[in-house]
Amino acid sequence: MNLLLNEIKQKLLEKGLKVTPQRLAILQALMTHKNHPTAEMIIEYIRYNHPNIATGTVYKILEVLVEKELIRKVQTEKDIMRYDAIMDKHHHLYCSESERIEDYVDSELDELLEAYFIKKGIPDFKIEDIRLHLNGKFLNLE
Amino acid sequence: MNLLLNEIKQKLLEKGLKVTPQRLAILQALMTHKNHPTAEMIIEYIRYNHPNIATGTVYKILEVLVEKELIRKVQTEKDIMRYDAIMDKHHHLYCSESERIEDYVDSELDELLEAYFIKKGIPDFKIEDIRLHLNGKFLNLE
DNA sequence: TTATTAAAAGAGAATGATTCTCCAACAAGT
DNA sequence: ACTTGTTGGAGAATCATTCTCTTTTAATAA
Repeated sequence: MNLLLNEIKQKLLEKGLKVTPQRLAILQALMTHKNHPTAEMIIEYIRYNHPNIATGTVYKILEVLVEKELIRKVQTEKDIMRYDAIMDKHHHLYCSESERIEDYVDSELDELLEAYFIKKGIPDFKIEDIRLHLNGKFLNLE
Repeated sequence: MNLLLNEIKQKLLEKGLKVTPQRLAILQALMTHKNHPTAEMIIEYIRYNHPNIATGTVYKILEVLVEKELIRKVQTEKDIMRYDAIMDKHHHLYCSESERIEDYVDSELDELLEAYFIKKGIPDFKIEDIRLHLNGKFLNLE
């Protein structure tokens, strides 16, 4: 049993979820592929080892994982949902020419923003979380 | 003919779009209601004066308006799209307990961010636009 | 003002991601 | 191993959105 799977098991148990092969596979797929995949992409990947997993099951599991805060939905302008297993604070780089979305981690920026809003504040709004959407072009090939 | 409608006509003509009652109604609805409505909400509102407008027409017009940059899609975690007619640079406040989304304009913040990224830069990424998603709770009633 | 024509709207079917239902299988504690 | 509530499978159902095809209309020119 590899280390990642044990880690995932642990996460599931901590949230009071039963450990099942399907859940392990989906979380493992999401933690391995950091490209913010769609449900479709996850299904395709998982079917290599789990040929019989039902699409409805995948959607249901993704929903549960989002609810339990083990993964996140990624906001896009498309009606196809994408998912993210990185739960540490980070922002996203959105390609304006493709569907590519990359993580952007910058604790200096986070501190800057936090300080800014502590000083400035927003009337009648209590900030819980700040996420930047940086739209632009990637200069390297994926 | 009221001022807003003339203004909207102008916008359409500038983009090379024919001026139709349906397009006027949709843009007028979006410019009047700044709540980032769904297509469904726009249809419901418009039908008061345009009982016969087809839903397909509304979707088609919204698509054209997005393409011509007269309106924007608002990113959410739902698979129901929402639209925004405010094209000036602004950010969004997302309510963590409801579907409410409010605009947040802050040119001081924009300058701060611009300066930060000019200084810092992101490897292999050319920023075109920076949008903040501020998640939290509204302390007033809508 | 009317004629012309490409663009746009209408109606309703089609699509496709996601959700739901209902039953069988299974994980986890006894 | 046994029991039970939870979870997965299969496929139908849903519903926002898109597509197709036809009719209407806005904008231009005669």
